[in-house]
Amino acid sequence: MPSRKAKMAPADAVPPPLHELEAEVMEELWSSGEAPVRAVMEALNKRTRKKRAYTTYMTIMARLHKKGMLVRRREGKTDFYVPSNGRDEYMALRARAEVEGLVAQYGDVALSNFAHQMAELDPARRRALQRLARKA
Amino acid sequence: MPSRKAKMAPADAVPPPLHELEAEVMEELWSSGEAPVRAVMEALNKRTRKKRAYTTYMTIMARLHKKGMLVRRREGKTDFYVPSNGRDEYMALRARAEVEGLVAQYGDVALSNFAHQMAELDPARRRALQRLARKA
DNA sequence: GAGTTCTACGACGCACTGTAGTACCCTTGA
DNA sequence: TCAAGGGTACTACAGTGCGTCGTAGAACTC
Repeated sequence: MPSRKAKMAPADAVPPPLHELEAEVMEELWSSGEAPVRAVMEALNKRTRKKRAYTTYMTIMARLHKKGMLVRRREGKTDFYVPSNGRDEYMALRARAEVEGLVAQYGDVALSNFAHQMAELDPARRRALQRLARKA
Repeated sequence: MPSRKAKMAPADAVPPPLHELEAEVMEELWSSGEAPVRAVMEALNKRTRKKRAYTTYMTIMARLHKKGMLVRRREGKTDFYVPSNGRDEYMALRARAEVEGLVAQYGDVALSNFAHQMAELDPARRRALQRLARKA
Protein backbone atom coordinates (compact mmCIF):
# COMPACT_ATOMS: atom_id res chain seq x y z
CA MET A 1 0.00 0.00 0.00
CA PRO A 2 1.45 3.34 -1.00
CA SER A 3 1.76 5.86 1.78
CA ARG A 4 -0.70 8.54 1.00
CA LYS A 5 -0.42 12.01 2.45
CA ALA A 6 -4.15 12.56 2.30
CA LYS A 7 -5.61 11.31 5.55
CA MET A 8 -8.11 8.63 4.77
CA ALA A 9 -10.59 7.60 7.38
CA PRO A 10 -10.34 4.08 8.79
CA ALA A 11 -13.72 2.42 8.70
CA ASP A 12 -13.99 2.31 12.48
CA ALA A 13 -12.85 5.86 13.05
CA VAL A 14 -15.11 8.42 14.65
CA PRO A 15 -17.01 10.23 11.91
CA PRO A 16 -16.69 14.00 11.81
CA PRO A 17 -19.30 16.37 13.20
CA LEU A 18 -21.72 17.77 10.67
CA HIS A 19 -22.90 21.29 10.14
CA GLU A 20 -26.31 22.57 9.20
CA LEU A 21 -26.65 21.89 5.53
CA GLU A 22 -24.45 18.84 5.71
CA ALA A 23 -26.74 17.36 8.32
CA GLU A 24 -29.84 18.07 6.26
CA VAL A 25 -28.32 16.34 3.27
CA MET A 26 -27.31 13.33 5.34
CA GLU A 27 -30.77 13.06 6.84
CA GLU A 28 -32.29 13.06 3.40
CA LEU A 29 -29.94 10.35 2.16
CA TRP A 30 -30.42 8.25 5.27
CA SER A 31 -34.13 8.21 4.67
CA SER A 32 -34.11 7.96 0.89
CA GLY A 33 -31.15 5.69 0.30
CA GLU A 34 -28.86 6.08 -2.67
CA ALA A 35 -29.68 9.15 -4.71
CA PRO A 36 -28.17 11.62 -7.15
CA VAL A 37 -27.68 15.29 -6.36
CA ARG A 38 -30.84 16.41 -8.07
CA ALA A 39 -33.11 14.20 -6.03
CA VAL A 40 -31.60 15.50 -2.79
CA MET A 41 -31.95 19.06 -3.97
CA GLU A 42 -35.59 18.67 -4.90
CA ALA A 43 -36.53 16.94 -1.69
CA LEU A 44 -34.77 19.49 0.49
CA ASN A 45 -35.83 22.56 -1.44
CA LYS A 46 -39.40 21.39 -1.14
CA ARG A 47 -39.43 21.28 2.61
CA THR A 48 -37.14 24.17 3.54
CA ARG A 49 -37.81 27.86 3.15
CA LYS A 50 -34.46 28.58 1.68
CA LYS A 51 -34.14 27.44 -1.91
CA ARG A 52 -30.60 26.55 -2.76
CA ALA A 53 -28.96 26.11 -6.12
CA TYR A 54 -28.19 22.70 -7.52
CA THR A 55 -24.52 23.46 -7.33
CA THR A 56 -24.73 24.15 -3.63
CA TYR A 57 -25.94 20.64 -2.93
CA MET A 58 -23.35 19.26 -5.28
CA THR A 59 -20.53 20.89 -3.38
CA ILE A 60 -21.84 19.76 -0.02
CA MET A 61 -22.22 16.19 -1.20
CA ALA A 62 -18.79 16.12 -2.78
CA ARG A 63 -17.32 17.36 0.48
CA LEU A 64 -19.24 14.77 2.49
CA HIS A 65 -17.76 12.21 0.15
CA LYS A 66 -14.27 13.53 0.77
CA LYS A 67 -14.88 13.24 4.51
CA GLY A 68 -15.88 9.61 4.13
CA MET A 69 -19.53 10.16 4.99
CA LEU A 70 -20.84 9.31 1.53
CA VAL A 71 -19.89 6.66 -0.98
CA ARG A 72 -19.94 7.84 -4.56
CA ARG A 73 -20.80 5.66 -7.53
CA ARG A 74 -20.55 7.10 -11.02
CA GLU A 75 -23.10 5.92 -13.52
CA GLY A 76 -22.64 7.44 -16.94
CA LYS A 77 -21.94 11.04 -16.15
CA THR A 78 -23.97 11.20 -13.00
CA ASP A 79 -22.80 10.60 -9.44
CA PHE A 80 -24.96 8.60 -7.06
CA TYR A 81 -24.35 9.00 -3.37
CA VAL A 82 -25.16 6.75 -0.46
CA PRO A 83 -24.24 7.10 3.23
CA SER A 84 -21.28 4.96 4.19
CA ASN A 85 -22.77 4.37 7.64
CA GLY A 86 -26.35 4.05 8.79
CA ARG A 87 -27.88 6.89 10.74
CA ASP A 88 -28.00 4.89 13.96
CA GLU A 89 -24.39 3.89 13.67
CA TYR A 90 -23.31 7.44 12.99
CA MET A 91 -25.33 8.77 15.90
CA ALA A 92 -23.92 6.17 18.24
CA LEU A 93 -20.30 6.80 17.30
CA ARG A 94 -20.71 10.54 17.33
CA ALA A 95 -22.58 10.76 20.61
CA ARG A 96 -20.04 8.51 22.25
CA ALA A 97 -17.17 10.64 21.03
CA GLU A 98 -18.87 13.83 22.16
CA VAL A 99 -19.62 12.47 25.59
CA GLU A 100 -16.07 11.24 26.04
CA GLY A 101 -14.81 14.60 24.87
CA LEU A 102 -16.88 16.33 27.50
CA VAL A 103 -15.56 14.10 30.23
CA ALA A 104 -12.01 14.67 29.07
CA GLN A 105 -12.49 18.42 28.95
CA TYR A 106 -14.70 19.12 31.94
CA GLY A 107 -14.22 16.11 34.20
CA ASP A 108 -16.49 16.07 37.23
CA VAL A 109 -18.42 19.07 36.06
CA ALA A 110 -19.50 17.13 32.99
CA LEU A 111 -20.26 14.04 35.04
CA SER A 112 -22.45 15.91 37.48
CA ASN A 113 -24.37 17.40 34.59
CA PHE A 114 -24.87 13.90 33.26
CA ALA A 115 -26.24 12.93 36.65
CA HIS A 116 -28.53 15.93 36.57
CA GLN A 117 -29.93 14.98 33.20
CA MET A 118 -30.45 11.41 34.29
CA ALA A 119 -32.15 12.51 37.48
CA GLU A 120 -34.80 14.36 35.53
CA LEU A 121 -36.01 11.25 33.75
CA ASP A 122 -38.75 9.12 35.20
CA PRO A 123 -37.37 5.96 36.77
CA ALA A 124 -38.61 3.49 34.19
CA ARG A 125 -37.04 5.38 31.36
CA ARG A 126 -33.84 5.78 33.30
CA ARG A 127 -33.61 2.07 33.90
CA ALA A 128 -34.19 1.39 30.23
CA LEU A 129 -31.37 3.69 29.27
CA GLN A 130 -29.08 2.16 31.85
CA ARG A 131 -29.83 -1.25 30.37
CA LEU A 132 -28.97 0.13 26.96
CA ALA A 133 -25.75 1.58 28.31
CA ARG A 134 -24.54 -1.74 29.63
CA LYS A 135 -24.52 -3.21 26.17
CA ALA A 136 -22.20 -0.53 24.81
CA MET B 1 -28.99 53.90 27.37
CA PRO B 2 -28.77 54.10 23.59
CA SER B 3 -29.61 50.97 21.66
CA ARG B 4 -26.35 49.56 20.48
CA LYS B 5 -26.11 47.38 17.43
CA ALA B 6 -23.15 45.49 18.82
CA LYS B 7 -24.50 42.51 20.71
CA MET B 8 -23.31 42.66 24.22
CA ALA B 9 -23.47 39.58 26.33
CA PRO B 10 -25.92 39.55 29.23
CA ALA B 11 -24.09 38.59 32.38
CA ASP B 12 -25.97 35.31 32.71
CA ALA B 13 -25.57 34.24 29.10
CA VAL B 14 -23.72 31.09 28.18
CA PRO B 15 -20.10 31.98 27.49
CA PRO B 16 -18.69 30.96 24.13
CA PRO B 17 -16.51 27.90 23.64
CA LEU B 18 -12.79 28.55 23.58
CA HIS B 19 -10.17 27.36 21.17
CA GLU B 20 -6.63 26.27 21.83
CA LEU B 21 -4.70 29.46 22.38
CA GLU B 22 -7.71 31.24 23.81
CA ALA B 23 -8.04 28.52 26.43
CA GLU B 24 -4.37 28.72 27.37
CA VAL B 25 -4.64 32.45 27.84
CA MET B 26 -7.76 32.12 29.97
CA GLU B 27 -6.12 29.46 32.12
CA GLU B 28 -3.19 31.73 32.73
CA LEU B 29 -5.41 34.65 33.70
CA TRP B 30 -7.60 32.51 35.91
CA SER B 31 -4.59 31.45 37.89
CA SER B 32 -2.71 34.73 37.87
CA GLY B 33 -5.52 37.22 38.20
CA GLU B 34 -5.46 40.58 36.47
CA ALA B 35 -2.47 40.95 34.20
CA PRO B 36 -1.21 42.86 31.17
CA VAL B 37 -0.43 41.20 27.86
CA ARG B 38 3.27 40.93 28.51
CA ALA B 39 2.89 38.96 31.70
CA VAL B 40 0.63 36.46 29.96
CA MET B 41 3.04 36.16 27.10
CA GLU B 42 6.03 35.52 29.31
CA ALA B 43 4.25 32.97 31.44
CA LEU B 44 2.91 31.05 28.46
CA ASN B 45 6.01 31.23 26.33
CA LYS B 46 7.98 29.85 29.24
CA ARG B 47 5.95 26.69 29.56
CA THR B 48 5.01 25.93 25.96
CA ARG B 49 7.26 24.74 23.18
CA LYS B 50 5.93 27.21 20.69
CA LYS B 51 7.13 30.75 21.30
CA ARG B 52 4.62 33.28 20.10
CA ALA B 53 5.00 36.96 19.43
CA TYR B 54 3.73 39.56 21.85
CA THR B 55 1.27 40.74 19.24
CA THR B 56 -0.23 37.30 18.96
CA TYR B 57 -1.23 37.31 22.61
CA MET B 58 -2.48 40.85 22.28
CA THR B 59 -4.84 39.92 19.49
CA ILE B 60 -6.15 36.89 21.33
CA MET B 61 -6.77 38.88 24.46
CA ALA B 62 -8.47 41.71 22.62
CA ARG B 63 -10.75 39.17 20.98
CA LEU B 64 -11.52 37.50 24.28
CA HIS B 65 -12.44 40.94 25.53
CA LYS B 66 -14.77 41.48 22.59
CA LYS B 67 -16.42 38.16 23.36
CA GLY B 68 -17.03 39.22 26.93
CA MET B 69 -14.61 36.76 28.47
CA LEU B 70 -12.16 39.39 29.70
CA VAL B 71 -12.66 42.79 31.28
CA ARG B 72 -10.21 45.41 30.12
CA ARG B 73 -8.94 48.22 32.26
CA ARG B 74 -6.66 50.80 30.73
CA GLU B 75 -3.99 52.24 32.97
CA GLY B 76 -1.85 54.82 31.29
CA LYS B 77 -1.15 53.29 27.94
CA THR B 78 -1.35 49.70 29.04
CA ASP B 79 -4.35 47.40 29.07
CA PHE B 80 -4.90 45.12 32.03
CA TYR B 81 -7.15 42.12 31.55
CA VAL B 82 -9.07 40.07 34.07
CA PRO B 83 -11.53 37.23 33.47
CA SER B 84 -15.12 38.39 33.76
CA ASN B 85 -16.10 35.04 35.25
CA GLY B 86 -14.20 32.67 37.49
CA ARG B 87 -12.94 29.44 36.05
CA ASP B 88 -15.41 27.33 37.99
CA GLU B 89 -18.32 29.44 36.89
CA TYR B 90 -17.24 29.31 33.29
CA MET B 91 -16.75 25.56 33.41
CA ALA B 92 -20.15 25.06 35.00
CA LEU B 93 -22.01 27.18 32.47
CA ARG B 94 -20.14 25.74 29.55
CA ALA B 95 -20.45 22.11 30.59
CA ARG B 96 -24.14 22.56 31.22
CA ALA B 97 -24.67 24.08 27.82
CA GLU B 98 -22.70 21.35 26.12
CA VAL B 99 -24.57 18.60 27.90
CA GLU B 100 -27.92 20.14 27.06
CA GLY B 101 -26.79 20.52 23.48
CA LEU B 102 -25.96 16.85 23.31
CA VAL B 103 -29.34 15.86 24.68
CA ALA B 104 -31.06 18.15 22.20
CA GLN B 105 -29.07 16.77 19.31
CA TYR B 106 -28.77 13.09 20.12
CA GLY B 107 -31.60 12.41 22.55
CA ASP B 108 -31.60 8.92 24.00
CA VAL B 109 -28.28 8.06 22.44
CA ALA B 110 -26.67 10.84 24.44
CA LEU B 111 -28.51 9.86 27.59
CA SER B 112 -27.46 6.24 27.36
CA ASN B 113 -23.87 7.34 26.95
CA PHE B 114 -24.26 9.44 30.07
CA ALA B 115 -25.50 6.37 31.86
CA HIS B 116 -22.54 4.42 30.57
CA GLN B 117 -20.09 6.99 31.88
CA MET B 118 -21.83 7.08 35.25
CA ALA B 119 -21.83 3.31 35.48
CA GLU B 120 -18.08 3.18 35.22
CA LEU B 121 -17.54 5.22 38.37
CA ASP B 122 -17.24 3.60 41.73
CA PRO B 123 -20.44 3.95 43.77
CA ALA B 124 -19.21 6.44 46.32
CA ARG B 125 -18.02 8.82 43.68
CA ARG B 126 -21.22 8.41 41.73
CA ARG B 127 -23.27 9.29 44.78
CA ALA B 128 -21.16 12.35 45.40
CA LEU B 129 -21.73 13.57 41.87
CA GLN B 130 -25.42 12.89 42.11
CA ARG B 131 -25.53 14.98 45.26
CA LEU B 132 -23.73 17.74 43.39
CA ALA B 133 -26.19 17.46 40.55
CA ARG B 134 -29.19 18.01 42.77
CA LYS B 135 -27.95 21.42 43.78
CA ALA B 136 -27.82 22.66 40.19
C1' DG C 1 -26.56 21.05 -36.15
C1' DA C 2 -28.25 24.64 -32.94
C1' DG C 3 -30.50 25.23 -28.74
C1' DT C 4 -31.72 23.39 -24.29
C1' DT C 5 -30.77 20.84 -20.23
C1' DC C 6 -28.02 18.56 -17.25
C1' DT C 7 -23.61 17.68 -14.90
C1' DA C 8 -19.07 18.41 -12.52
C1' DC C 9 -15.40 21.38 -11.39
C1' DG C 10 -13.59 25.47 -9.69
C1' DA C 11 -14.01 29.87 -7.53
C1' DC C 12 -15.73 33.45 -4.34
C1' DG C 13 -17.33 35.51 0.14
C1' DC C 14 -17.65 35.25 4.88
C1' DA C 15 -16.42 34.05 9.56
C1' DC C 16 -12.98 32.56 12.73
C1' DT C 17 -8.29 31.65 14.40
C1' DG C 18 -3.39 32.14 14.66
C1' DT C 19 0.33 34.98 13.25
C1' DA C 20 2.88 39.05 12.96
C1' DG C 21 4.32 44.02 10.79
C1' DT C 22 3.93 48.77 11.71
C1' DA C 23 2.88 53.22 13.65
C1' DC C 24 2.90 55.70 17.77
C1' DC C 25 4.18 57.26 22.39
C1' DC C 26 6.98 57.61 26.43
C1' DT C 27 11.20 57.31 28.59
C1' DT C 28 16.03 57.62 28.94
C1' DG C 29 20.70 58.61 28.36
C1' DA C 30 24.42 61.28 26.15
C1' DT D 1 17.51 68.72 24.52
C1' DC D 2 16.58 65.57 21.60
C1' DA D 3 17.31 61.36 19.26
C1' DA D 4 17.12 56.43 19.99
C1' DG D 5 15.10 52.35 22.03
C1' DG D 6 11.53 49.79 24.24
C1' DG D 7 6.96 48.89 24.78
C1' DT D 8 1.99 49.13 23.37
C1' DA D 9 -2.22 49.03 20.45
C1' DC D 10 -4.12 48.89 15.93
C1' DT D 11 -4.45 46.69 11.66
C1' DA D 12 -3.38 43.43 8.26
C1' DC D 13 -2.52 38.78 6.31
C1' DA D 14 -2.82 33.63 5.68
C1' DG D 15 -5.23 29.21 6.40
C1' DT D 16 -9.42 26.66 7.11
C1' DG D 17 -14.24 25.38 6.82
C1' DC D 18 -18.79 26.19 5.18
C1' DG D 19 -22.33 28.03 2.10
C1' DT D 20 -23.12 29.97 -2.27
C1' DC D 21 -22.86 29.89 -7.41
C1' DG D 22 -20.78 30.83 -12.32
C1' DT D 23 -19.17 28.50 -16.07
C1' DA D 24 -17.65 25.15 -19.25
C1' DG D 25 -18.65 20.99 -21.37
C1' DA D 26 -21.39 16.80 -22.61
C1' DA D 27 -25.78 14.69 -23.91
C1' DC D 28 -30.32 15.04 -25.57
C1' DT D 29 -33.98 17.14 -28.58
C1' DC D 30 -35.98 18.87 -32.51
